[in-house]
Amino acid sequence: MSDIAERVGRILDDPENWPSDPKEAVALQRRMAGRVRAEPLDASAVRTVAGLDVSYAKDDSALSAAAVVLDAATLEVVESVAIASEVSFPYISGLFSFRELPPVLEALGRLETTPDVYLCDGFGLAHPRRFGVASHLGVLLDLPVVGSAKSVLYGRHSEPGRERGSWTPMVAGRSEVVPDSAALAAGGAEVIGRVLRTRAGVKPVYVSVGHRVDLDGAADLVLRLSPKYRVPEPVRHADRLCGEHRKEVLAARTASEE
DNA sequence: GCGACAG
DNA sequence: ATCTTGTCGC
Repeated sequence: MSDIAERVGRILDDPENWPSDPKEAVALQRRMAGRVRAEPLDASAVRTVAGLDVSYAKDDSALSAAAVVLDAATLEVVESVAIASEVSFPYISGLFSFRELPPVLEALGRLETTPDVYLCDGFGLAHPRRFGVASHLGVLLDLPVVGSAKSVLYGRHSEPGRERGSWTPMVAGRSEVVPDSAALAAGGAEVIGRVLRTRAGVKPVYVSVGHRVDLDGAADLVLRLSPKYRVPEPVRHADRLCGEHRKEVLAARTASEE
């Protein structure tokens, strides 16, 4: 059993980690948010990156989760796992991680290798209580995690330039007012993430610190991992894999029922 | 009260 | 997120 499998097992088995009531979940977020650390990540030490995602059934409670490990230099798939499970928490915006992390951790536990960095399809600090799924996973594992989301949950920002690599900051607060560059320079605003254009002329992605990386490092990594498509490669692979896996599980179940 | 709301 | 066919553009 790999090192990460043991840690994942302890996390999943501790009922303190998995409240069933949204009220308790919010309280847990408030307690754990203080443990998030934004710090430089040694990019030269990053050999492998894991992309994580979950695919849900429309009516059913069935779901599949995937973890795909890529070589950070070549972007080739090193290892991938997919597991089937069931929904254990409702989808509530802001409490997304309580729904998504149990199956994600199950998948991580089946990995032979221990990735150096993890990429979540969602936010880290760019969250109303600064504790999105990427921060939640990072604190539970105490490993580097980056958040890369496809739409905004919280915060305000202006639009980045249309060329690949251009970006604007995401600032805490409700999303009507565009952040003021003078206020940013004066350090008066809390920067919680970055709107990053990974493909020219295509809707940007929203990057934030999960845990044990800083925002520059997180954005550099996401851009490196998105040489061709909008969504970073590890997450693209995980998205495709868990979608296929869920359909295979459904097909197998349907076949055995007749 | 109103609007917003990751996947 | 999921359910879905064709269609516009490089």
